[in-house]
Amino acid sequence: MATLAEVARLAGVTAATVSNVLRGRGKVGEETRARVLDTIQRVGYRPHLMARALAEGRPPTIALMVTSIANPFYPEFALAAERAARRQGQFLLICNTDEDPEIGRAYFNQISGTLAQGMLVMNSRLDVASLRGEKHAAPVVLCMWERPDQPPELPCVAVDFFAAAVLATDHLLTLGHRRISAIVGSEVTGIHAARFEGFQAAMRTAGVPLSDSDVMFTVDSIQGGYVAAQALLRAEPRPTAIFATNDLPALGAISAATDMGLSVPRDISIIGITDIQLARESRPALTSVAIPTVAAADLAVALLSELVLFGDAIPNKMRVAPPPVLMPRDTTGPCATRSV
Amino acid sequence: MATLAEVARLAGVTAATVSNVLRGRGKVGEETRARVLDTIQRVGYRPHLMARALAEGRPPTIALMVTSIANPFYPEFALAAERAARRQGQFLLICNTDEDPEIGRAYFNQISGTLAQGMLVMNSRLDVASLRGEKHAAPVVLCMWERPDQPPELPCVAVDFFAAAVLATDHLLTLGHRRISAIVGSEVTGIHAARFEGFQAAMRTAGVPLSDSDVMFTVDSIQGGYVAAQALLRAEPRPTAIFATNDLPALGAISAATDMGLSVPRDISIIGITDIQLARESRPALTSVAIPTVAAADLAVALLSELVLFGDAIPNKMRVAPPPVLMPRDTTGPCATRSV
DNA sequence: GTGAAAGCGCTAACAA
DNA sequence: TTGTTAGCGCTTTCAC
Repeated sequence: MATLAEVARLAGVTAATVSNVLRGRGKVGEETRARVLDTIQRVGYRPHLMARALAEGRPPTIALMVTSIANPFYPEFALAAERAARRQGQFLLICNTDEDPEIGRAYFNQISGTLAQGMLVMNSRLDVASLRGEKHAAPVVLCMWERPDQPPELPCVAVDFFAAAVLATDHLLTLGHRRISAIVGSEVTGIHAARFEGFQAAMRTAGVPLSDSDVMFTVDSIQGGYVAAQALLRAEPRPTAIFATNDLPALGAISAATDMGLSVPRDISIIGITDIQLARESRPALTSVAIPTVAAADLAVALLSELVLFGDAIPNKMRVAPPPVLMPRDTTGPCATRSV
Repeated sequence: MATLAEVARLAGVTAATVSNVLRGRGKVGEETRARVLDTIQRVGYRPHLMARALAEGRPPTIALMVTSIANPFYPEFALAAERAARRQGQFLLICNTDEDPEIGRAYFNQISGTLAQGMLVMNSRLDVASLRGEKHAAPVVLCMWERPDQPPELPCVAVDFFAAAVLATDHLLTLGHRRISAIVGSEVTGIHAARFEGFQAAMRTAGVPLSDSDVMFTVDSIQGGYVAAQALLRAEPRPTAIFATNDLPALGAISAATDMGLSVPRDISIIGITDIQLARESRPALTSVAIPTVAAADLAVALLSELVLFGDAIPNKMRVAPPPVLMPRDTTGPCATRSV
């Protein structure tokens, strides 16, 4: 592969000049520039990104750390992050921690600052806990922080999941539902805590009582939602609506209801949060509260860049993504039993 | 951040020695090694991967080029590829081409050989066409090549999709189905051609006639399958089974059938190919032919490494992944009308 | 405008 | 066993 030096030699100039031409820095004579450009074309020169990174003291890469890129929501975020990175001439490294904090740390130690100029970390309690207090070689941005009102110690992009849950719950309440059960896709104090609190708050505000048996904590998956919904739907009297803290459990709840011979939304309304692609595409299309995934990714990449350029000195280390938006679809409808 | 030189100075040795300690090369005195190790610990030294890459002439990264990481199958492959890469101390770069060949080329030109030591390219006609005949700076491996019997001009990992389709079709035939329609998730000569041929071959072998109206070509998505199935199911007499070249259209077909008041699998059996996570998790669980995703990813990463190390000289540039496996689940059952 | 020179942090012969 | 010496390919002052 042709190098800068070669191009310089062939063009009868010095490496510095070629470099200047390449990046439009410094003054270069029109004729010289043309000759250099021509030579570059001719030999098919391409700058060596690693060498450039070494010289510039900063790699053209940012890393995205997730538990598993195969988890349904992450690819959508990753896609948006990659596009945002690409727009700035950066490349995206994917780091799957496989739920193993050791792997997360290893990734961090290896690439932070040496292969990636910064790290985007998906908001998982594990990661946050292990990152907090660490002295970092390169900036970190927590993505999808769930509480804009409670900034973490690390830079972050916050999405108001509390508001999302309120939006979802109010939608159900507006439709006349009063017996509303909830499926929470994490343990009590887990990552969906803000959403659960939003649900509780909305119910409280509406003056609708809520008992412990109306809530199931489970894993954030279709299966988890399926099982939880089965339990919830066996209650007497049966709930007329189910609020799920995420789309996957909501999707599972639909299956559970259908399998029990219930019609969605006639017998039971179901709503989720996030609005993943699958929510839109599956039948019946899931009513959900859309999280601004793309905007959050953009903000995250931008914030990371700022941190890289200006260091920890920047004033506001939390960016708040646009508010969630209700996406009414086919799984929610007016409460039937109400008119009874 | 501490550098090798600093560590060397503090440990009272030279950089070469520290380097040797770090990589277990050369002979280093026990005492010296201990002192160096200690210093490394003390100052929290971490090797600079970019610098190392420059010196070694090869970056510790491989790139995965896909049209969009958010396409349901890719994340599963990407996860497997990342794990395989990680096992060899490599990092995975994600490149979304967004279906745009220009972006694909740009990625290629920029990072091939300079930021990534090799490229994994998902088998899309576009990419293959544009890569063929190019002089490459770094090795390329085509992933998920669909015809083990027709090796491409580039190194590749092949998965026998023809066999997968035969497996799926035979499953339907064995269940007694004769009126079988097909949903092909690509244009006629597209990426699913081998699967469609497998379907045709199996039908022919079984002596079951097939007319043009029994086949719909559509896009590889739930929606695509939904629409195609609607058309197919309106035929008289109605098919008793649908073969889809991919899981997503198969999932869409289930919804279409259900929406038309048909019961799956009582009224209509549906089978897909790939066995994506969603196929297992959605209800009813989709019968599918599992593609060896993990094995293919492992083979791809291994082949790429070989190409990087030994160049184009290696004898066999095609690796064939293990055969597909039928995964009978809840969407296929015996043909009811047969006993009529 | 263009060139010379000094690195960026690390590896890899080859000496000692 | 350890040190010396060259780079890897590029950027970036600072002279000319």
